[in-house]
Amino acid sequence: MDFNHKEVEKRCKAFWADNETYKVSIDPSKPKFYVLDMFPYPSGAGLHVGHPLGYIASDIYARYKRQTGFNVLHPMGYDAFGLPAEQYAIQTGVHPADSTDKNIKMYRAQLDNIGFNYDWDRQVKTCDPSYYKWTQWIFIKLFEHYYDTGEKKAKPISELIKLFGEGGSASVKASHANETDFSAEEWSQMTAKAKDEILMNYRLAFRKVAYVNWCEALGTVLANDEVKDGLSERGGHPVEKRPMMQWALRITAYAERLLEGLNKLDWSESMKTMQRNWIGKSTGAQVFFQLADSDDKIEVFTTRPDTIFGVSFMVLAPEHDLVASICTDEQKSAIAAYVTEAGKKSEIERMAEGKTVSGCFTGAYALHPFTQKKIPIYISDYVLKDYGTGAIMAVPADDARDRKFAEKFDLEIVEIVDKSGYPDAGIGDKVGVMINSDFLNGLKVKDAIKESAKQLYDHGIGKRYTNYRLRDANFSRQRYWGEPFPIKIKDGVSVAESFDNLPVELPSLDDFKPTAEGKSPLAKVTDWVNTPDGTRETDTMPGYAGSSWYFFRYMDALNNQSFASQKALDYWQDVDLYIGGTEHAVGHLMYSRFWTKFLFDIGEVRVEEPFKKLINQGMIQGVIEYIYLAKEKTNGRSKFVCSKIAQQQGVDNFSKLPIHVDFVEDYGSHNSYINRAGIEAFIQWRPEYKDAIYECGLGTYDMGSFKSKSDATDSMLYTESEVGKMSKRYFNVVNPDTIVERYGADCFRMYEMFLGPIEQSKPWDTQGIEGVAKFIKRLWSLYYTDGEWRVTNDSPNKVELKALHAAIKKIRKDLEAFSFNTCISQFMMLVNELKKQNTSSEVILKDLVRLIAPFAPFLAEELWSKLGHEHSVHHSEYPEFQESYLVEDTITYPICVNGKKRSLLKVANGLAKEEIEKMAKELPDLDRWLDGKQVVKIIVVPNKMVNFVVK
RNA sequence: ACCGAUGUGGCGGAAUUGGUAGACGCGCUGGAUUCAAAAUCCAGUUUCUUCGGAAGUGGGGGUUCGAUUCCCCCCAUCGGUACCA
Repeated sequence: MDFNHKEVEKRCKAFWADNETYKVSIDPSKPKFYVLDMFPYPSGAGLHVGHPLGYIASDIYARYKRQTGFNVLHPMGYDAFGLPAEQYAIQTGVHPADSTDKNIKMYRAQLDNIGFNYDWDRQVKTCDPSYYKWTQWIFIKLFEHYYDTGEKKAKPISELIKLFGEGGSASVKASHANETDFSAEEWSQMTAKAKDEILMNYRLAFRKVAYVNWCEALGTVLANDEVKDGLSERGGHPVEKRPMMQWALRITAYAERLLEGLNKLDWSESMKTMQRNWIGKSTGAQVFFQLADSDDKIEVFTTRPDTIFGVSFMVLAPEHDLVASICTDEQKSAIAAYVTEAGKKSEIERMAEGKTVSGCFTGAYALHPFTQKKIPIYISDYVLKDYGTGAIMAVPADDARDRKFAEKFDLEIVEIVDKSGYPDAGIGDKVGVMINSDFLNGLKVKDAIKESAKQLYDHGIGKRYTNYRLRDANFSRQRYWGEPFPIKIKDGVSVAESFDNLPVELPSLDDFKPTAEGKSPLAKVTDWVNTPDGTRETDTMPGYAGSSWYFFRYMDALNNQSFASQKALDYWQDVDLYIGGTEHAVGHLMYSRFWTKFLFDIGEVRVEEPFKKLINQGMIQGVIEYIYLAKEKTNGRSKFVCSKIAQQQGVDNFSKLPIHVDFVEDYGSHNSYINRAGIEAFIQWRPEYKDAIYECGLGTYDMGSFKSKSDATDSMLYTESEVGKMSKRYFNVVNPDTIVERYGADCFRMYEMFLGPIEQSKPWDTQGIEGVAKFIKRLWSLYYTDGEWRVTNDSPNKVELKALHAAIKKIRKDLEAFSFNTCISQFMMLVNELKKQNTSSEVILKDLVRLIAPFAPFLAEELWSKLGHEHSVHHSEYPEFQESYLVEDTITYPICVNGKKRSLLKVANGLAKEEIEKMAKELPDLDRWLDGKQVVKIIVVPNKMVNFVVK
């Protein structure tokens, strides 16, 4: 009997379903282990072979952990709200719920095909009201809490109100925006609306003005990646920044804890560094600059208060609140023009244009806090509104960007640091001695930073301050397909829905276009918006709302009394292993950590960090094949040429057209080409090019016939190969279903792992799978030969035992290190050795089945049952290795001369260093390397090598 | 521009603490088997070579008896940059 993967897969799937093999429940008798995959968004394109890479790795690990005695939670679900479904709805009228459901069904079928061990009873969907009920519930909790900076935790707003009533704003230490001081009495006399506005500055979920990408022509707000060079990607219409009142989450309150929490996590250092840099803690000083002709002050944050005497101008972000009011009449039109231009640029563009400086003078002046000198105030897009205070004191002498700006606008540059003692130091380096700086003169930079901060405080000009780059999270989207906010606005006051009224369900809709004013389509559902106790918020929550806490829901996914029971939270605690891509480095992973800390503060979860260990899987890329199309037509006809011809004639004269990889011979290689059949397939696919000319070195294909230049019979039109994204737009998508159909799920799984380290990106090559397919056949042939079961109860020999136990040792070790590719190599070596030994011993073959079960679950299950077992192999024990089988009798040392291998020496294991040295000296093949040389030293590294150092 | 990662044969990759560079595969070449093909099996496969060797892990420099591994500089590619998910 040959291995028939289709039959075996069918049989195993039924067996697993009947026996609920992967169902998991709380079991205090076993240690828990929670393996989580990143939440997939079910896109209409379905899965390609790159998506399951991380899922296969986590599946293997989860199975391995189960076999080593853990109670393993391994769930899956869908991050089902999102822009693509809404965009599709606008285009086609298909309700996002319907298209999402359809996509989920397709995903599920594809996932099932690969044989994952998910407990599907725990599936969650973020767009399901029974799920988003709890997303809304958490939002209300955020809304009803503030962050106490004294106790360093979230506390109920009711306590804040009490404190305000007793001692006014001064009695409160809390994260907040907009400093407003008031007494207890003033508080008691405020209107409800005024109180609400004050409280908004403290709530962890709050409303504030934020900027959106507004596209007038499309009448809609655009996502950042829908905007290219200040124009909409669709249609190329102008886009501008527009202020809008929106919800935000005060993640900045947690900045310090998010930073500290990283130290305890088993994440890669690079991932932690990215999060640290994103949080961007810097210590320095807050300084106030009085305006020359007004009572207003400009607040700046600087890490270099020591350079205060070098300040010769100030720069505000174009969006800064003061720009409009301070700007003089003469400058109004210039400023307005500059603000408009800056509004068209994205932050990346602003920063990427580091080399070209732009800006505009406001006409206003500030007073230097120490010298009272008038200093001009500019605006420039290199200052960002949301970073720091949106304003800087410019020190052209010791800041590269400020210097460029000063040079361009011919502003004064006051040298304030003498770096002559540090010839290697550049601009901005914190070394040197202060000059031209009044009371700081003669101090070293480090001391000057301290002294200046002290003086600023003593003079009431500023104070020590810690700034974070992290910004509060914008939590509003002007979209339909997202969680509705459980908020009503009555008389200008935001009121949370009572918990009994949750979920606030999305009303049905059939026109998904936004309103003319840029509001969410929900604004059109007037009978939903207008209620007796206020108007509903019509924005919806962003994609990351549902994904910021889903890992807790899996612990008790069907609970309708709470988001998860106390019992489940006590038992499962947190995620032990999370596998996902680095693209989530600072988004999802930061928000999830923030929500978890908040839920911890209010006593809802047991842990402060959600993900103990994190592994980042790389991407599987595709091969993109291009053909060259001449930009100029030949006699009115399109002309394609061979890549070699294009290079000769200059590639600028051609445009590159991605072509379906199936048409290309030897695709992915330097010599990929399309032959006549390929050209004809291409024409069938793109009929608009049926009249085109296809020229290559061998001849020309023209209107159905090939005119050869020599005696060639077929066209060989070279294409250009590139490694890149696997995507519909490049016509290079490989569907896992196709591979599973042909080779089987076990083969597909093992090949994905065999491709390379899980953390690295690598290109997909379908051809390479043959090696794994052969391996599986060879493995199967150890159990069946010509349809005959050949496992016997013969005793294994020494070589077999050594091969097996070496493999067990290596595979266990590599699994713990998430080095799946080397596990597969080890399996291959083991099977090669067992084939050579013609092994039939059950002792060996039984362990091999259990060893490979996590990798090839179908094949293993089948063989396990054939070996006479009733219960699933996936609940069997993982094999242990015995060191005694692995002891080597002899060791072969490489003998090197000056680090180059010149000979080999086989000696008994455990031989003393001196003996090895002595034997090495006597090796005849070393003579030619040692003759006439002086041996300076002989280095013997036990079990490794011997090196002769000669002169 | 900034932050992070990666770079080793024709290709994917291996080398656990600084110790035999190229394990395990793909592909290719030759052979066996076959009417033939597929499949299978065996052998070879970094490059150059005067066949003695020499060079070689993106490029340049350094530390070391010894560097893919550690340090400095540079280049290229990929991910992220706050409304794609």
